[in-house]
Amino acid sequence: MIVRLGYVAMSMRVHNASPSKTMTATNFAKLEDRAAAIRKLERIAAENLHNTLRLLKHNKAHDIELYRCSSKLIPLWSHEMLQGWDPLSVLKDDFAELGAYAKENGMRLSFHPDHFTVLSTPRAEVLRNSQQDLSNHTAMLEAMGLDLSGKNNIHIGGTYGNKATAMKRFIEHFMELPDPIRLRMTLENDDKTFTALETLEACEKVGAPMVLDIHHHQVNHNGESAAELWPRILHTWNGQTKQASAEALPPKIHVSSPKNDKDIRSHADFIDASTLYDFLRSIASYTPNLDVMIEAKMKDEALFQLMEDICRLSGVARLTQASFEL
DNA sequence: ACCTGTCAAGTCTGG
DNA sequence: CCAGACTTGACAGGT
Repeated sequence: MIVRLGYVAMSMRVHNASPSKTMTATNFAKLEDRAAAIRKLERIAAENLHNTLRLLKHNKAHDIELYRCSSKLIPLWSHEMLQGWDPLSVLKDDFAELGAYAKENGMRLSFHPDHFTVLSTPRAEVLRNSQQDLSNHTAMLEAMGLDLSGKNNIHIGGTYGNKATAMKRFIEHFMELPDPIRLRMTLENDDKTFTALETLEACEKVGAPMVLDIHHHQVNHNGESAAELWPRILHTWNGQTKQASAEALPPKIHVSSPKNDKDIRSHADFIDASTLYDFLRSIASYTPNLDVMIEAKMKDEALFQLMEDICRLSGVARLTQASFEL
């Protein structure tokens, strides 16, 4: 099995390279000249994109081919105050440059719209905002020129006291999404509400690949092991591959480690390599490729540390600075 | 230069 | 029914 490691949004090594600079809504509202305020938002967005490109170059230098873009690239986009604003018309060259660089270097990019995007919601307005947010994220992937392997990952959402009806709503809302949005979706198990098994069942119903988060699974399951679910999870990626693109899309998992014994849901600075290694070994024989997204506070620093730890612990064949074979 | 409270957005819990 | 917690990086305003 070939394993590639990646990280989320920002680097601990590349300084002053935030891809998530922003402006608060109150601050935007305070500015008298609306046109100038919008130009300022566009400048911030362009800076975020420029920093994302710097990060991709850093990634290339370290053989990192997996990266999740910040969901805050364009500040206040879809805020009601900014109705009618079309930031992509101004930023399309910047997005195209990013996408071209990623493609040239075999990089896999994704987004993870944050927890305000909830398709299981019973509230019409929340649903509308969620659809808008997914539409915006899809537009950014398209502006980068990425094929359908460029994904938006979300959770199932809240349960509202009744998991069954919440799931039913989720599935209805999901299937109503326009194809260009729906075909870019992946679904991830949650640490509090929908378990890996429940998320997997949703994925099978709607035909979306499942991103397994092994930390979330650890703190939210009903006795089933991640390893026993894996064959079915793997299958959700095979189905999608047939549907979406001729090129095989490796399955992706998320890893993080509990901060401490008292606070097991929070993310630690680094990754516990042996827990991950045990899981990888259990699925390696029938999983040719795997992408592992590291969700640790120390970001890329945790990636480098994990690579060291895994090599020392197991003697896997190190392929590059951010990939190995076992 | 550094510290603290606040921030567009949602949902859950506890009072 | 409402306030506060949850969680995150970064702004904004203070010292």
